[in-house]
Amino acid sequence: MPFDARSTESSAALGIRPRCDLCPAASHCPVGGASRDDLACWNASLHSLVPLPTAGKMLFESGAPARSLYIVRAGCLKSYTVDEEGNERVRAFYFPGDMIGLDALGADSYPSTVAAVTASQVCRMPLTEVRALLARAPGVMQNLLERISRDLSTALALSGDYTAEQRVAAFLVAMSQRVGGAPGAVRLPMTRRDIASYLRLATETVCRVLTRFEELGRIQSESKTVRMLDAAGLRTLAEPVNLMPVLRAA
Amino acid sequence: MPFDARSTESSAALGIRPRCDLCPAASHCPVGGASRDDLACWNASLHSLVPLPTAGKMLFESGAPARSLYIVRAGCLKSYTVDEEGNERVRAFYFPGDMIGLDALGADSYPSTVAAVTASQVCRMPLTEVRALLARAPGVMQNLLERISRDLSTALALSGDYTAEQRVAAFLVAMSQRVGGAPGAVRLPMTRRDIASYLRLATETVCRVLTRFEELGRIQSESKTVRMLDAAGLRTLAEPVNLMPVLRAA
DNA sequence: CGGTTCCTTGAGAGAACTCAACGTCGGTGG
DNA sequence: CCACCGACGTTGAGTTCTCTCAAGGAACCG
Repeated sequence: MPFDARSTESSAALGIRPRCDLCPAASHCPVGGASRDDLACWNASLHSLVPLPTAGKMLFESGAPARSLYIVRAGCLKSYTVDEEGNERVRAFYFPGDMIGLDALGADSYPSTVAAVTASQVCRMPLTEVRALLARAPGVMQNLLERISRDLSTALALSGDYTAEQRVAAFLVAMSQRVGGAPGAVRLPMTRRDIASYLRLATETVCRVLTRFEELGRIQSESKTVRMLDAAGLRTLAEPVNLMPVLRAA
Repeated sequence: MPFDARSTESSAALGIRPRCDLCPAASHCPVGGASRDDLACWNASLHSLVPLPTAGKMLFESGAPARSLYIVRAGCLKSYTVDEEGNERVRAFYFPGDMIGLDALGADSYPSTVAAVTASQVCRMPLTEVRALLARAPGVMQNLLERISRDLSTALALSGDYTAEQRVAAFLVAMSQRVGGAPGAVRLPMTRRDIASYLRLATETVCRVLTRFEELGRIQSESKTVRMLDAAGLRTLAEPVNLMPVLRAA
């Protein structure tokens, strides 16, 4: 049963316009880097705050009419498609500041399903307003284009024929840049299965590689948290993959 | 060097403003679907016609400052990156009507090198004018976004872990939709090596798959031309890949 | 007609997958 | 509070697909 964002808007914290100047994700958010005028535009266009209180909750389903663009405010989400055999294919992970639905800008329905990996909050902006905003605020458009370009680069990076070790190393490096927790430690909120699906590997292969990394003293794995003991070595391994180009603070 | 009647036009027309209403690629070109006003905008912005008279000729190199967007008028081009070992990785093929440089819209330098696969002609439009045009003509912007979205989908499609047969079948199907020559026949202007690089396979694997397809009566291969004897079967094989979504006439 | 480059086929090797079993974790209800 | 259940994580054994290495033939061009 598709989860309708609007249906929850009436409850509790919602209905309240999100205030960008109070957002916990401001440092990553496109709004953060916007000029004063652009910021005003964004703020006026942000329609509502959508809560996804539990893991697995869907934001929208593949094929649904594309009506909104979302920005992650807190939590972690994934987009995926499901083939006829029921296999999930994870296409992307989203973290605070990331935009969801960019690939629907040129289409009229979402090409993939998006669901929460952990409890999350996202800001919603109707596509009609996005389009209007693009015409008014060139800075916003530039930001959007940069984000799409980056998504494209990431997709191309993953399409390369790299070894399992290179892929996993690249993933760890990218995640540590993206959600850096304690120095040298990464928290991976998603399951091994999701990671494997994203990297186009078998779950077992991801496990084995992590084990091997640990045996070699490159990492120290403890369920969902990974300490990177040899960050330089991992970076060297990951280098050719070039997954998720360095994100700049807009 | 195979080239058509247009070659005369090219040598004569160098430096002449291209006339979109006379373009051989009009049916695929974004300009073709544009409104009368948008068309006027495009026409005014198109800066020059660039001829790439021989295969291998470079349009621009990876890392060069991104200054222009190009539209293919005739021929076939490829974009690729070169890793530190000197291996080429083909990222895309371009045919008449395709836009080159969309992934540079959000960057300041081209992320890949683009070179002619066969003798080609491309229309050039300075990025400064593109950006100005985007603000003026919403229809053009929508068209651009659609194209970027499609590129993204294609990249994501290729990143899946499909078998060699699925990849090759998907490629044949996509190419037949894209450059449909005689009914049921596809002309593949690029080398096997380029195809393999694009599909992330070894050259030999592409050859073997084509041979197997021929043994099974699915195709009839004759150097660069492939007759598709069992288009339905190929489509079924290719289906999960979903390479290059159906292109719509704008 | 000699020299590349491209295409094709064969044989062997290796990386990742599948199948299978077992340990672990977190939630739920008795 | 603890026992149970299901999902997740880890490890092992065998298989398979694709790659690498090698060589011969075909096409193209100077």
